[in-house]
Amino acid sequence: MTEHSPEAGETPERLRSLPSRLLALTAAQADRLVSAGLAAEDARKWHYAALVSLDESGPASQADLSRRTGIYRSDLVSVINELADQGHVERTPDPTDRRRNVITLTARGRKHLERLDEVLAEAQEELMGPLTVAERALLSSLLERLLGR
Amino acid sequence: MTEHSPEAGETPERLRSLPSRLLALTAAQADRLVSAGLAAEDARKWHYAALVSLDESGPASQADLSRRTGIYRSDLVSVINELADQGHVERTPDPTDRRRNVITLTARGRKHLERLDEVLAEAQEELMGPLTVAERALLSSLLERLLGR
DNA sequence: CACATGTCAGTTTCACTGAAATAA
DNA sequence: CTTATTTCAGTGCAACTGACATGT
Repeated sequence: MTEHSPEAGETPERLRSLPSRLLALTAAQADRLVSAGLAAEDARKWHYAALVSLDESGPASQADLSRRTGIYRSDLVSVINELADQGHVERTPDPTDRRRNVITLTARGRKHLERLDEVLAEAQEELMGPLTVAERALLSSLLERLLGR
Repeated sequence: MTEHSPEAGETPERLRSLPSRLLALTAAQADRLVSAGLAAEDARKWHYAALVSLDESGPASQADLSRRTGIYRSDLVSVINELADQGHVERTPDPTDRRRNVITLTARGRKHLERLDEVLAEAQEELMGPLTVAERALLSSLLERLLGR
């Protein structure tokens, strides 16, 4: 959902208080913040996810990365293409299984990721700004419980 | 964001705890619940929004409805088409301004809306199930504050 | 004249599918 | 022969844009 006019007249009461709608609106706001931050660094969510996964779990095949990040194997191709073009990862054939590519984070990529971590932190800060630190933790735990964890 | 495998391997730590991501995931879950409920009644979010607006603020032109609900006025056309086909609203020319249609909720539409209200309530219940009543209120107020209200 | 309304046709974005080529 | 991996081409949907006819 997107709600084209930021302050659109008078939203009906029944919609205003709907939890599912509040979630949609806050998620949209979060997404704008994050996407804008990443875009300023020439990146998008999936690029960040792939880099993080490589950083945390080490080199991986594309299929592995797909499973770890939730990016479709088909869409991963272009994400890796772009990351490789930017010199952030290297795509080399796997000698032990010639179907596979091994995707490796480069030094440049690690540096880039550090920058993206900052950008992400700033976005979270901007998003959660209105809340105290305790409230932020509370919000996160409530959301996690909705997700059943 | 959609995250194709519900339990996809091991999501990187840095992603797991990201508030923006928690919001995206919970919002997606909320959306699935709501959309499924509405679909069972042959409706979608915009249909509900339009009906609610008509119920709360009375008959309106399409442009009015667009402003009230946030539906693009171009997309509203098909929403009203469908609601009219289903007999839930009536589209009549406005005698005082011949550019306009006046959209009116029918008795049938009001009945339908009551059913949708139930469906929505059930979806919210399912969504918020893991939380106590107090926690639900807390969550809503935290989200509202993120939205700056 | 500028502006509002309803409508339609079209683009864009993104999640998602299908299938082919290669290899295990 | 079945299955996994990479890749590409393409679908489906929802948000969004542009433009036009009509009317104020």
